[in-house]
Amino acid sequence: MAAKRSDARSKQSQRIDEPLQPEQGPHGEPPLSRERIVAIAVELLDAEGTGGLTMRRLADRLGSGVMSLYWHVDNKEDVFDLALDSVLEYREPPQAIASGDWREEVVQMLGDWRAGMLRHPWSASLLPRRALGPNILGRLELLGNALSRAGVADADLNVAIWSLWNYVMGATITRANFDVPDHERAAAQQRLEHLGERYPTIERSRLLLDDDWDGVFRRGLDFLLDGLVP
Amino acid sequence: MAAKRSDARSKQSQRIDEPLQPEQGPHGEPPLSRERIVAIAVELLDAEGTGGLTMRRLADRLGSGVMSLYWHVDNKEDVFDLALDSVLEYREPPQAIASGDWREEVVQMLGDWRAGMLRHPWSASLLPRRALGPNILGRLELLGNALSRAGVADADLNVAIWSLWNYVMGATITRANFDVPDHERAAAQQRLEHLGERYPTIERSRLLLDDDWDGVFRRGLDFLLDGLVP
DNA sequence: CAATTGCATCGTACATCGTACGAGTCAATC
DNA sequence: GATTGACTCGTACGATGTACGATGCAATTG
Repeated sequence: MAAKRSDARSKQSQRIDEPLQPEQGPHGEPPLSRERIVAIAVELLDAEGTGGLTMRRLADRLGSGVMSLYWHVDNKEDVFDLALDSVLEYREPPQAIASGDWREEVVQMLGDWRAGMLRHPWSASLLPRRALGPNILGRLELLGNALSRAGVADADLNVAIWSLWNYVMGATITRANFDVPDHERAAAQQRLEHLGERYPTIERSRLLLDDDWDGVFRRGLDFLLDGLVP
Repeated sequence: MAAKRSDARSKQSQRIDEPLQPEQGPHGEPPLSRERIVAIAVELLDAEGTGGLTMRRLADRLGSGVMSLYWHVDNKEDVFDLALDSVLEYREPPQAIASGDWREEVVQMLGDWRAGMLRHPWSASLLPRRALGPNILGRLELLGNALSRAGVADADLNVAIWSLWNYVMGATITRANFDVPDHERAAAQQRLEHLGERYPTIERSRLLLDDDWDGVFRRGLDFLLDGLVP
C-alpha cells in the first residue's frame, strides 16, 4: 500500500534524450512549488472542507511523496495559513469606487468579502484565528476611510469598524456552516412542525424557514449602517 | 503503556465485605454517566481547547477505559455537541426582566450570552456548525419577542434577529480567538509600529491597539439597535 | 437455587493522521 | 573527480477515533 503513488515519479530514468513529458501535461509535471501546493490545498479544501485536507492526500494529488511537501512548507498549520491568504486577496473593483457614495462603496466591499469567503466556505471559520494579513488590513482601511468620510467621529471609528467586521464574520460563518446537507433537510423541516407552541415569535418571523441569505445579509447591513450613520 | 490507568479499576476484587470506597470519594467513584462525561469534557475543553479533548484523556480523567465511554456516547462529535449544549444553558436572570425596557432586556441577554461563551472560548467556534438546540432557540425567542415589543415590524423581525445573532457571533468568535498568547504580543506590537504609512485610518482609529473588548461590544450593539429601532 | 437476560466495562486491534529522521538523487561548482 | 546544496522520499513512531468481542455483574425468571 506504500507503492500507490510511486509510479508518478519517473522523471528521466530511461530516456535521457527526451527530458520532457514525464506525466501528461505539455510541459511535464511542474516541480512542486509552494504555489502549486497551496493551489491544490485550496482545491482540496473547497471539495471536502477542513477535514479533507491531509498531507498524504495533498501529496497524492501533487504526484509526490508526502515528506517532500515539508521542504516547501513548515507544517500543516502553514498550509492552512497560506491557503487562507491566497483566497483572501482583494482585487479592487477597477472602476468607480471613488464615486463618493460611501455607502455603496461599503456595501459593495463587504458583499464582495462575504461572497469571496463563501466561495471557499472553510475560510470563514479559519479567518478569525489567524493574524491579520495585508489583504485584510487593506479592506479594513478602506472601510474606515469610507466611514470617516460618511461622518463617523474618530472616537467611534474603532467601534464602527469592529461592528461591521463582527457582522460580516458572523453572517458568513453562520451561512457557511448552516448549509444543510439535503438529507437532513427533511428531518429539520419536520422538527419545525410544532415549533410554534414553544417559540411563537420565531415561527411568526419565519426565522428558520426563510433561506434568502443574501437578502437578509444585505438588509441587516443596511440596518447596521443606519445605526452607525444616522 | 496499556497498564497506565488499570489500577483505578478495582471495585471489590479482594474484599467482598467492603463493597464501597473503591477510589477516594466518600461514596466511591461515581459510575460513569453521560453527565459526568460531559462535565469532564467541558473541563478538558476549558483547559486546553478543542485540541485537548481526546477520548483517551477523557477516559483517563474519569478513571475508566476508553471504550466504556462509547456506551454512553455515540462518538466524539456527540461529546462536542453535549458539551456545547451544557455550556449554553440559559438560566434566566431571576428578577426584573419584565421591566418592560426591551432594550435593557436585549442588551443584558446578549451580553450574558457572549460572556457565557467567552467563559468557554471553544464554544464560540463550535456553535455555528451545530443544530439549534432548545437553549439557543429559547434565547432567540426571547430576542424576537423583545424586538417585536419594541416596534420592529413582523416583516423585519427575521432580519433583525439574524443581525443580532451575526453581531454577537462575530464579536464572540473574534474575541475568543484573538487572545494573543502574550509571547506574540511584542512581535504584534512591533509590526504595528510603521503601520500608519499604509493604513492611516486604521492607525487613527487605534483599531488594533484598543483592547476594551467589552466596551466595544456594548457600544457597537447600541449602534445596531439604533438602526433596528429608530 | 440455577439459568438467562441486559446493562455496563474494557483490552485489543486497526486504519489514519502529522511529522522526525536520514538516506537518496541530481545539477552546479570547484 | 569531489564537493556542495537544493530537493525528494521511504520508513518509522506516536497519537488518534473507534469496531469488535470478551467479560463482569444485577435483576429477573424458571
